[in-house]
Amino acid sequence: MHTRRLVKRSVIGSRVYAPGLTGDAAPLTGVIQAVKHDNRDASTGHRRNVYTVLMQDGSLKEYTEEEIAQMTAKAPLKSSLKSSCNGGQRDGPMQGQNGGMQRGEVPSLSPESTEEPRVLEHKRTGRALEPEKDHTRSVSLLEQKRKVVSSSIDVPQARKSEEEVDMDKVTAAMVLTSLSTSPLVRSPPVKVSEGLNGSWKDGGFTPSSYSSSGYWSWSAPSDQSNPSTPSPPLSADSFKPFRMPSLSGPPDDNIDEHDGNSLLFDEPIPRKRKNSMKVMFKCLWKNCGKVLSTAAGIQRHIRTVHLGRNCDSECSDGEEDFYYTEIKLNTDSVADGLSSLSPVSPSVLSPPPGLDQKQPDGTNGAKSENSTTTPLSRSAPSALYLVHTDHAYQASPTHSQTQGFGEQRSQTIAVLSSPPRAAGSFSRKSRGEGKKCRKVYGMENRDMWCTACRWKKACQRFVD
DNA sequence: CGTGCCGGGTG
DNA sequence: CACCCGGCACG
Repeated sequence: MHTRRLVKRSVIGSRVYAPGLTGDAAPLTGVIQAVKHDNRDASTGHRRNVYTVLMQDGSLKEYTEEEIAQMTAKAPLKSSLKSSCNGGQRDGPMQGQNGGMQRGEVPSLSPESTEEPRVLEHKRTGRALEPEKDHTRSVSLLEQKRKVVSSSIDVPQARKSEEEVDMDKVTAAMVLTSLSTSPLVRSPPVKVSEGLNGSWKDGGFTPSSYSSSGYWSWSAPSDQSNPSTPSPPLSADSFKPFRMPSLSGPPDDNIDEHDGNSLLFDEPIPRKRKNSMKVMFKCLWKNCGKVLSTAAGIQRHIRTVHLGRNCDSECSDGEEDFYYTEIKLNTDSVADGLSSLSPVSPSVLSPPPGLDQKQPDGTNGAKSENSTTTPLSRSAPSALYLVHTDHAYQASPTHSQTQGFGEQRSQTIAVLSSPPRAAGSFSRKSRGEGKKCRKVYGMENRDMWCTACRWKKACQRFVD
């Protein structure tokens, strides 16, 4: 109803073309002056309208809705129309515009008689829509290429019988709707009708459809499993977490802005490594669910795709913020966490090995002597002490940040590895000064020595 | 040179 | 591992 009226009204004043059926005769143009309802077919529920067209040459003609539709559609593609619609008619030498038109469309002057050929025509082709399809497509492709938006504005309305239009509209709308509910996508009714008969794709991608095309290119990749269904959120969500790690950047992001690449390659990965938690930004736009790794990216996405603002962040009023949310993906806390921990914790947590080591051996009797103080008083202690201090120093920050390993790990490792070296280079342990088994027991009582001493190892009994 | 011990070798 | 030793550094 509503649409119908809209269409009707908008049709008036529209320019139509009376196809030059005769050869290459230039089409005669006219302007729809009025529309009158013809309820003859009311019984069948078929309401037809008759359009009064003021022809270029000043004459007034009446056309049926279908014809108008034809005429409107044909406009830009005279030739293709001629061949597809009129079959062999193209023989006639083109003549005055009038003539051309008379020949081809004259019958249309009388709706009754006109109907016939056309119907026949349609039947012949199988479906009335058939020929239209071609026209429409070519229209959208050729015409739109030339005059992008303008063509899509007045061409569509009266192209075919209202019923067809409505039907197709509904169909197209449904398709579009099912594919995406993005406001912009469905907003231009023009496009919908324009895109009738399956050519919606073409139409949708051309003129003002920046949004729709944008939308598709965006969402499709984010939802590889079913690019044509409107369930990106789900799939996207379930997908990302698993793909991210290996991906370096969601494919969708590549398609995204150019800087997206760098952003994705630089930012997310390091971040991910630092924290097992990855922050992503999800578009909340209905049926979109696009997920990007950067706030800027998602904002831009929303701005351009959903809000239809084709400008940089400068002209942003912050509205994008309402359409996306920050989500945290706990990508690999377990695996990564463990793997990063294992190398660290042992070394960090067990600087005492040096201390412990002594305990067992000193079990003999010297244990009491060295238990606590000895380690530090020993010749090696200096090194040990340093090492220990080092750890304490390094350890605190390391432990406090239970999450941020990655780089820290290596750092820590480096730190940890240096002490031993230092200790080693430091000294070959400036020889223990205290008494040793050998000294104490003498060579003759070697059996009384601590095992270490016997083995020519660092004495464990009289540890300094 | 006597000692303390590391680095290595062997069973 | 347990044991032994060559060999070096230190005092």
